[in-house]
Amino acid sequence: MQRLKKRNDYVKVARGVRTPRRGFLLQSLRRPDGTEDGAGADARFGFTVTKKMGNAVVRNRIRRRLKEAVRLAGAAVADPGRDFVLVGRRPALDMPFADLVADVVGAVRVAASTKAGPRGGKGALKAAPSEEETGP
RNA sequence: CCAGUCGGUCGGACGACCGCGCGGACAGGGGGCGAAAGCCCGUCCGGGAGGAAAGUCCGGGCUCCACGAAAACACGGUGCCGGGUAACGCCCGGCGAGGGUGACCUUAGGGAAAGUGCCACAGAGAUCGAACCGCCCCGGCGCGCCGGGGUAAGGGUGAAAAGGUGGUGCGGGCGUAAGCCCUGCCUGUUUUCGGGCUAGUCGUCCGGGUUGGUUGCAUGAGGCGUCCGGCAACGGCCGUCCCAGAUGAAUGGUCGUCGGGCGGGAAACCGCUCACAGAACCCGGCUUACAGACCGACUGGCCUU
Repeated sequence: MQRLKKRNDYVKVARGVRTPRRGFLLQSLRRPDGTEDGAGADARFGFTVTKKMGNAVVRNRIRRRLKEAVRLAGAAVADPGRDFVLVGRRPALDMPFADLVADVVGAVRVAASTKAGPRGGKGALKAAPSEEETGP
């Protein structure tokens, strides 16, 4: 899993598709083709947990659970050409982990299928019904 | 046995699977790149949050920046005596003052015959020279009051109530510096702001702007143990150990068993729940937050022998 590390990347992704779920808000944006950022062919993920969520211990735990859910399930189903940012919300602290994983998988797929880029002619355009691409 | 005081320690344990970042090893031997040095992946091993990592309130060091030297003044801090320490506003031991039956606890304690101030409410009275009620004495009368003098035992108000010195005369003085003040002592600055180095890019005659990378960086006033000195804080000798180093930021995620607490139950057991809180240059303190557990010394009370 590649991480987003530049503030600039986060600002860009914040303008993308927004998919709310119980434990987080997913923001996602297709990277422009042919740029230097597109060198790595993997989807990239970033995590944001604001101070409103709690103290440092609470924020660490929310971020680490989201990160683990992405590592276990989300990264495999994500469109390689997109960047994702998960904004943590309070239920991510103690909701069942299986539910959190399911939400991550669902949100990542929805984000890839809705509002496809105007020139993004990849096969992910309408990949919602089929799910056989989850090979680890 | 109950209640309490002081000091100290710990602050969930074990296991399974899947991960993250750091350090080391990989000789002839794995995969990729490269002409090579080497780099990346991989395999194995080691270690990977706290007692407060917190607040950023003091004291220092590293680094960086600035800076001729000395003195004086200003601002700020600090203040009984002695000791400890690299140093401190910290710690220890005394004295004084206050509190507790006691073990013990608290402590803001330099200087008031330099100057200046000392509020509001209540109260008779609050730094001035003070008598409201009460009590005592004297005088008056229309016999219960009025006037004068004395008295600080009592009442009442308030956060706080002093009025004393053997007597007399004369002269002077006493409270408060958790008010200003006076006086002794201390005092370059920065430490996440930015700087150095380097690369890309934009622009100019020069100065520059912008976006990245990199650097400080982990052996220290260090931990643990025996012994010795000291009432103690602490110091000394010897032995032994190496104990996090990230930079959108690793130190984890999930599950199981046990353990603690609460509730239900006669019990087996069932349900819920597990404190405060996350390193960011590093040390020494202080302060604040904190479920619970354990150890030691001591005090008061009760019961039994």
